[in-house]
Amino acid sequence: MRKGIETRERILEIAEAAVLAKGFGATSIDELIAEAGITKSGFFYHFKDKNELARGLLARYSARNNLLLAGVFGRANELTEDPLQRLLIGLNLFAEHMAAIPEGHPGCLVATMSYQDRLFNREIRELVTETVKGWNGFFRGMIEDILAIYTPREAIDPDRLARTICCSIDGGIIMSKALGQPGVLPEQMLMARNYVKMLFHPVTVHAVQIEEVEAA
Amino acid sequence: MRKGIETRERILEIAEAAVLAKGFGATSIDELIAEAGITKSGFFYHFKDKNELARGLLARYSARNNLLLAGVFGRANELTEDPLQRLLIGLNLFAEHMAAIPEGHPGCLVATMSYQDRLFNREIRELVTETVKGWNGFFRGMIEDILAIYTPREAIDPDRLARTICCSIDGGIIMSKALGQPGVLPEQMLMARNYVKMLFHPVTVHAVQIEEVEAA
DNA sequence: CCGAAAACCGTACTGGAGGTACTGTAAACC
DNA sequence: GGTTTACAGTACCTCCAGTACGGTTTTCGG
Repeated sequence: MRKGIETRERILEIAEAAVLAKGFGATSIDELIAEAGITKSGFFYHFKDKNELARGLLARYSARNNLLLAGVFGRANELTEDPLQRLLIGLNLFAEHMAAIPEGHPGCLVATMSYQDRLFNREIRELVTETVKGWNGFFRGMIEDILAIYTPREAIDPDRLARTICCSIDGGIIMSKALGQPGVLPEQMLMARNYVKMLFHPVTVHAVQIEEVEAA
Repeated sequence: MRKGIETRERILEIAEAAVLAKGFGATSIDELIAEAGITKSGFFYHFKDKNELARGLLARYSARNNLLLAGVFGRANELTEDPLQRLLIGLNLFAEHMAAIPEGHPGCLVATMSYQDRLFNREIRELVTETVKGWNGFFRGMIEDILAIYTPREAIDPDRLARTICCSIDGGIIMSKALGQPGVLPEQMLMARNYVKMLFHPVTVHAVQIEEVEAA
């Protein structure tokens, strides 16, 4: 029945915002059901315990994130055949997407769950690890495509560079939150982009020129 | 009286580990006093409420961190007069220091508190912001010293680059935690180092050669 | 050594939260 | 129209944050 998954989705939506603002342990079920307009019975109908809620949150977040990644870099793939340009354009689009969020990025669920790993069972923790590995693998794949054609200024490990991109995002989110400046996240994503660019562009080319090439 | 601050320090030590493992909201006072071997009265003698505990944790963490920064980059300053080399050597020492922690970095208190900011009052949140600003300012100062002598490949904002270094650290900590690989943090710190190096070294120089120059 | 402050201990309470357990029931679907 | 879905209602238990307040030991300054 459709009403069921609708309520479930509403709970997850409310829970995600609460978890990102206060942490998982400090998020009470009572608070969630109050905002969702249901009773405790309703909550436990959808999630047998809090760990199941965490699993649902993570699955939802991961799916949404993968969709965003696929959208952004899929779009980049439409615009160019060059694997290097694909990554550079994708990171630009990604950064623009983050800059467009009015209140700034609400936070990375994987990051906050990594900082509260003792609250979860092994299954959830492994899910967190697999999620991050998935992101790294996504970027690593693109970097390997680049390395098949381009020779970098210095020898690089694609895994390492993929992690650098992920670090700039999660680190950027934290800095944005800590400083209260939403602009830091897109800014740092562009720094990671610039890192990639410097590694593969033998000659220094200004960003304006790059943009013209990308637009072509 | 000395015994007082000793107990207080023990509480903070235990609380820090707990907060970094489970989050602030999920850390119970009962658990802290059990491990510290005191009663609830003793706890509330030192901290009138949980917010005061947070303040103590943050102050302690910040002071310890500043000491580490001063030590590492002070040492780098002894080894060279060149501001660029100072930053590069300092980041190397910093990364080595992080790699030397057996279980890996336990976590950044500022990061976890940023992800639970609704649990704290405005004073604590401003303290978090000021702490991060302090780190950024520390790195920005060194970058400005470099810019006074060196011309980078591309125009850079020292503030932005300083944030990149901070992002690589906090992002690296998260990746290390999420992946269960302590080595990711020092690895990513060296990636940030390499970023700085590429920005200021017009000619590509291999890391081995750089190390020889630094050792001289 | 003594008085006073510091550094706790003991106990008792309130309110809220996680979670369990069951019964009941309106609505949807087949 | 019967079964399943999707909840509501009620009651209960345990654990935790926080308050209150009186009592006790330890430490240090004089």
